[in-house]
Amino acid sequence: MQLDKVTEERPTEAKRSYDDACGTAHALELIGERWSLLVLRELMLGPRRFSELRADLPGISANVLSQRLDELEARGLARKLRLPPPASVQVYEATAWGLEAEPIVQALGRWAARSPRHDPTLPISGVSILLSFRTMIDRDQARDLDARIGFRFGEVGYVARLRGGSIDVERGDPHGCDVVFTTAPTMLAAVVYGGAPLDSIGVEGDIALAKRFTTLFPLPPKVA
Amino acid sequence: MQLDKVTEERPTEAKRSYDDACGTAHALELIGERWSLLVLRELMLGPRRFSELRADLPGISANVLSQRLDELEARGLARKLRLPPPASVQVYEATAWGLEAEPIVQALGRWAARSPRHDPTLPISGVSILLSFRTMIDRDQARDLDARIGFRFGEVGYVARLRGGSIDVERGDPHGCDVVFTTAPTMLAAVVYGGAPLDSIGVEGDIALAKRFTTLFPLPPKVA
DNA sequence: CCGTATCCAATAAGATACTG
DNA sequence: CAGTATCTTATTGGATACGG
Repeated sequence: MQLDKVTEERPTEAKRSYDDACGTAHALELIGERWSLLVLRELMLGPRRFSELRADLPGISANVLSQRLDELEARGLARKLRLPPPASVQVYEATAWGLEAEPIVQALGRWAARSPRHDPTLPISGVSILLSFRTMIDRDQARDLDARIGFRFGEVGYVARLRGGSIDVERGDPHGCDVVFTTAPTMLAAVVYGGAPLDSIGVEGDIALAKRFTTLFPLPPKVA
Repeated sequence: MQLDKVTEERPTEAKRSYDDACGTAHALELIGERWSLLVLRELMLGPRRFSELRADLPGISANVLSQRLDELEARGLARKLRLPPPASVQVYEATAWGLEAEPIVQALGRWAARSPRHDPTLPISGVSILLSFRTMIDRDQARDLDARIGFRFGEVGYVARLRGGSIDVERGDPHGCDVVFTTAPTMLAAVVYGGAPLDSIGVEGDIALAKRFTTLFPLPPKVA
């Protein structure tokens, strides 16, 4: 009698709900699935292609990434778009509301930085480390700096504008910045957060500024 | 040849890792499983018993709650303790670091409040609504208030101290507060966030203050 | 090459019954 | 009450095959 395995199509998105009016619970229904928030994080500094996302989210499988992107789109946090010719490639872009999730990413990152079992030697994506700079910057120490810091992570470049104690980042050609770091993101993390020597990565431009920049991101004390 | 289904015991907690140095990813390894953060949320205003947690997390099953509590404990976010006699009951309490996750809960809640598909009529726990007050208070409108607001949610009481535009909450007997609300949390939410009339819930004390209190928590505009 | 779709094995979550 | 034990269902991940 257990025949007719009815395939039980959920009409729309009934899903597993927390059945809780609490905003936190609702947020978890929007971005609480495994990988969701990390996919959204990767969109925080501009549109990305499927293969870039896959490369920067080590361990995600193609079908899960595909599903997460569909969900983000259905929930209004991202959209799929095709760049105009001659590029004509498909990219995924965060919506304005999706970008507003950055404080969530920051709160999580700031909190977890105190974890005794955090392993900072694992690989890190370019977007992650740049967002971590926005999170961890010591505003008092940075307040009097006004500079443009460039990053070349393989093919992609970013320009960070440091001013008034905070940092804005966008994708772009770092040519002409006051300092340009050329490195894999994980090496840059080793320098900024792990105390590795500055000359283990590529630096052009104002070396004194580069040195100062790498000291602007103090880690909080560990819990245990 | 695929015999020997070795039962592959993971020695300790190898688990599914994101393999990512990003603090956000690590945070998700600590509190990213389903229910984890909501369990921690329920501990934010003081120790709770297993059955209270189960009652305030509608839909969680005993085995999952049990597992989540064990994980929170193993990760240093909560601890299990036995109250001294004559109570002698077992309760779960957040650690100091666990309590530091409140900004995460707030960032999620504030962000999700803009969601077009948020349903504020669902049930809500006492802890949730009190935390939402801490999140959503309009500091400018509240700055000149100094008052003690009491809440009776069934058996349990809370006292909120409103001062300097922010709110502190602790468990305790609301007797003697300037206002005391006696209601189910979900009804209180209907009044504060849903515009239901104040007289749909129990109010004792300074009624004008009560009215003013219920207007201190404006919701942000919806996204769509 | 850029994704999608499908299949399968491994885990996690949910429901329910049961024990000290 | 405070969980365990057991069973069922759902989700995830990995491999691979397919369509544009």
